[in-house]
Amino acid sequence: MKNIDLDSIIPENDVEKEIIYDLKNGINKEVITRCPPEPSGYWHIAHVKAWTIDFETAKKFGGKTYLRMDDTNPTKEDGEYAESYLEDLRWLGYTPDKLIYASEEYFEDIYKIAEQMILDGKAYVCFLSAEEVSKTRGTLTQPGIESPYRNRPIEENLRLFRDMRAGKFEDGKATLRAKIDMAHPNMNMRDPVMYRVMRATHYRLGDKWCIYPMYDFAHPLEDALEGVTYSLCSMEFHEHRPLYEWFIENGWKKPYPPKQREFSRLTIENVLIGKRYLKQFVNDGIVSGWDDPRFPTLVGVRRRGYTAKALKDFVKSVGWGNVLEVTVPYSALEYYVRSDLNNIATRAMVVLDPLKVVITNYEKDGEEIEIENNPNDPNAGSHKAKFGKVIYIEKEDFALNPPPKYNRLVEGGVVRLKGAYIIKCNKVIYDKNGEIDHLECEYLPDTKSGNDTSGIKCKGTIHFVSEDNFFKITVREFKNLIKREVTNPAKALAEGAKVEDILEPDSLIEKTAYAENFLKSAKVEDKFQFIRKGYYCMDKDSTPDNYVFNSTISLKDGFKK
RNA sequence: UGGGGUGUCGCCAAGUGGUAAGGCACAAGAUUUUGAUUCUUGCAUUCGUAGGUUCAAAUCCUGCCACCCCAGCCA
Repeated sequence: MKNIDLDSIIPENDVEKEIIYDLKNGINKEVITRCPPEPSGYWHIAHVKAWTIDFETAKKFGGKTYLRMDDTNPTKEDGEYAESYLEDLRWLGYTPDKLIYASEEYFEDIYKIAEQMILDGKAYVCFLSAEEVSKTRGTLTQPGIESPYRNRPIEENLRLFRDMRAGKFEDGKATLRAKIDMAHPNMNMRDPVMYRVMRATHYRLGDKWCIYPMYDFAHPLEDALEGVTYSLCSMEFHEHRPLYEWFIENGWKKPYPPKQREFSRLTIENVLIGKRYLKQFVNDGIVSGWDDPRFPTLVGVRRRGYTAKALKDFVKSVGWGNVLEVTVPYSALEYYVRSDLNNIATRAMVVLDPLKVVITNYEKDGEEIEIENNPNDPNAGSHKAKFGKVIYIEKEDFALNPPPKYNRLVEGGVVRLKGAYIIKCNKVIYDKNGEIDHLECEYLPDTKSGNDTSGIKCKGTIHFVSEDNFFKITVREFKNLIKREVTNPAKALAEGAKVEDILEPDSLIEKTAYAENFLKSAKVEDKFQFIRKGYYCMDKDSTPDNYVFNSTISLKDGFKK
């Protein structure tokens, strides 16, 4: 443990207060946390809260964080998922001090502890079926009934447990149960199952074991075995804490036992999380894969252009919490995404919906102009763009019948072209169908950006690309996958809503846009602000002939019509 | 109706006997060659509720109300 001045630490929640107390009073010597994903799906944004709490809490106290794959159920787990966690973690910028596969590292030790507990008369082999166990557990208001196998002699239990391991029982025929109290008001304490017989091929161990420990038994002992001092988990495990402590007390029996402490689970309005549903969306082809940019998975939001910093700042802003689940509006997350991108995204001019403009009084071949890469970052430099006789502006930046306080271009009016000149619109040219074909404008020569001597004031500045300085790109605009009004999609589905009832119909719109040539230097995952429009991120689908950009998030729009 | 938890602004959230921080959202204004950013201002006479103790209560006591979690050989 690094030297940390405990008095200089400002605790931000009750657990940090407790840690300071523990450290000062020798109840614990250091802070070791563990991050225990079960490799049974892809991580999503709400999981970042757990990562962040595990790693940041340890960091704050100069401690360590171990990554432990909690792979005790071979029927649900897969190496693909384990790999993806590792990559997500790297991306987030957290480096575990140890990487452990619980299955490989601890199964043998845990098995031995189980045998010792049998010897101590704390566990017994039970032949009740799952259904019978359920029936005899009692109810919330009534005590359970003790298993007929509960008081079998110790030696026989040991022999039977060894038989379980040796594969002498069929799946589901025998369990090892903790001998606690069938009348306990906490249901978790009514002789919980410690081991079950389960013949399934483990993704790391193959068929080495045919019995697997339950989470409630394995987790506390894994924590203890590797020296974890604070085992931080979400609030639904609060009820399991007495059991966690019971297994530590009866299975571990050594100093500095780990402490389980809980935080609130995070959910975000309008976002569908829940492995089951996400899996279904992938399998049904509703999204292109786990990394679809509309998906709340980490690989998805990463591809969308969200940053690790934004995610971490967001979850930190929500706090530790003390209820089961805290729900925050999506805008709370968006704030941090915009905030980070505003600082790091390179500005570029891209016209998403082009309208041709001819500068009738411009006779030169064109000229260079300069665009700041990031006005909020003096070190970001600038890049060159061009102004010329034919340019394209955004259709919505010209209005025949402008709403009040419209600052952009109107017939007979002026606007500033970002980084170039002020232009005046003289004439609207229509095509055969009566649609606007293009605009005829004049530029005001003494208004060039940086050298404006005209004294002309114009309220609006719009972006543009010139004809000899643009290339076509593909832009993917996203809407939220789930309809706006469905704030709790998982609940809606659980209550019987159909997927199509909650799905936003046009959540992906692909279009062609005109981008300044500067964007040709972009690389996959590079983040840009398309000036006045929003933040975009280059997608991995890009090819040299077709650059693809994902819309990360729009800029805030303060214009009120 | 057993046990465990929680109730402070629309949403998060500090506060633990001395007179309600902060963030998001929202609103108004200023600056701006991005209607962005930035800045400034506003936004709970009141802390689920009813009583009580006290000079003083969101904080202590009592009753009540509401919501959430637990009966997997899931984690």
